[in-house]
Amino acid sequence: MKLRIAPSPTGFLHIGNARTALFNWLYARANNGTFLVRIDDTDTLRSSDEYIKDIIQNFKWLGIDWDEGIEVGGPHGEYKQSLRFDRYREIAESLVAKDLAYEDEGAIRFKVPNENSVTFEDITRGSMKFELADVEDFIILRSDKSPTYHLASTVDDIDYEITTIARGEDILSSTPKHILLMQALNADVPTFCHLPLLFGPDGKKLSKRHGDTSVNSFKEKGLLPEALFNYMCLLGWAPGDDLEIFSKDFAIEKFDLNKVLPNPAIFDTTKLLWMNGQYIRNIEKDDFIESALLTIESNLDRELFEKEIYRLNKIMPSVQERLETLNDLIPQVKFLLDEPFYINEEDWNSVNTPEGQEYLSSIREKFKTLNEFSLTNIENLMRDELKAKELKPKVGFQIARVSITGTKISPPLFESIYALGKEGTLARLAETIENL
RNA sequence: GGCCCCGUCGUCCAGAGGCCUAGGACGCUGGGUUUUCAACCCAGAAACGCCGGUUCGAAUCCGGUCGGGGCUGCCA
Repeated sequence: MKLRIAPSPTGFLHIGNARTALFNWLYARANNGTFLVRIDDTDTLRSSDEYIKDIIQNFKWLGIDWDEGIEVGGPHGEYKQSLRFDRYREIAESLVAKDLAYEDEGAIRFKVPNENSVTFEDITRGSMKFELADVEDFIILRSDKSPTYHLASTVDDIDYEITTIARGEDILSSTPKHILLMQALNADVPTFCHLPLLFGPDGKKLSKRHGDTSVNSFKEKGLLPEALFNYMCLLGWAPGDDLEIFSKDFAIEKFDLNKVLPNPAIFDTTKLLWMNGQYIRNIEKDDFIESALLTIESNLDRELFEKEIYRLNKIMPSVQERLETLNDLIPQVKFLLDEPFYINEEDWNSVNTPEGQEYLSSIREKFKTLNEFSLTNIENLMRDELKAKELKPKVGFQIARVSITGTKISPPLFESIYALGKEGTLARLAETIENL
């Protein structure tokens, strides 16, 4: 069994293509088959090396690898259609010679018989039948001698011995043309599978009009490749038992093209975001810290200082529990960075009370003489002082939170103070008290 | 217009004639926990597009209808 994905490098890899690649990959891996990636760049004007690079890079990022094709090589050259124009031209001319195609204003059209019909079994759609009277003679070689998609794709699928073609439903109506070509070339017709399309929230084919749907954009939003992989699996397929979060190996073990739904799925990022949060929480603590620090550095566009890393390390376990994407990090940990510090005025006004101010002053004094600035000591000190002043937790803790983190929304208070350290905490308290 | 595909909660999926007073997840609403925000726990609202037929029995099979979508390029 041999499957393929044949992206056209006319744009960055988008989520629809990634999902088609994923299903092909899963099916190949599930059946010990071969997975091939080739580049369908017959549209030389719109194709670019930048896009080829992007496609390769993002397949890898998602954990999709291939056994044959672009970059990894194989018995058929470089797996780029732009390098095989001679081959396609030769085929087109041979078809003309056999009277199966003819010239038309410089281009070559395939001669479609007016009678009969083409039938085939589609894995997701069952028996398909197209009347040939509805199929026009289609161009296989343009007047500039470059091949059209129909020719190049079909010739490649034959030459590379593809056994199962799983592609988007948008090409379903072109399939009779491809089968006709294969028969004209005396090739075996592979098994077809037309996967449901991915729609945008408006119920139309996912495209640029739905905003940036490139895999890149999700990477930049701080999504984990594992989460995106998992989420894409669920668009048109489920492994059973209502299981939704699962590993790559589990997906491979359970995957079957026969079980893919025929109806289109709307790509809605809400659940993807939730799933990403689940994955973030499941990362090993140390691995999380490592990627968190990298993300912060890239968002800050600078390297972190030793002291910052020291502080961040302390807060990370708490932060890991409250992230949806890696990009949500900065607002949570900003108060620990050597960056300009501001107190949100609105937040401050909503927590500022005379009792609260007194509380701030007294914990400041107590902190000054606290020898071991440990988490438990901090908590005990702050709770004791609350009791001594007979204040509700909210009154004392919220004003302390705003004073120290700058906002009402932050990681847990004691952890935040502990992470900031004694000096930092005293400085923040001093600053707010003096500005009262 | 023509050809084709599709139709279960707002969304993703379960359901392959009786297990369905239709299940899970996200989201939403209410509650619990709580110093904030999350996380977590509990509860709730929420769907078989419609009409016929087959059958003792249909979300499941058939027909029609309506609705949505795709293709209809010397793009793929």
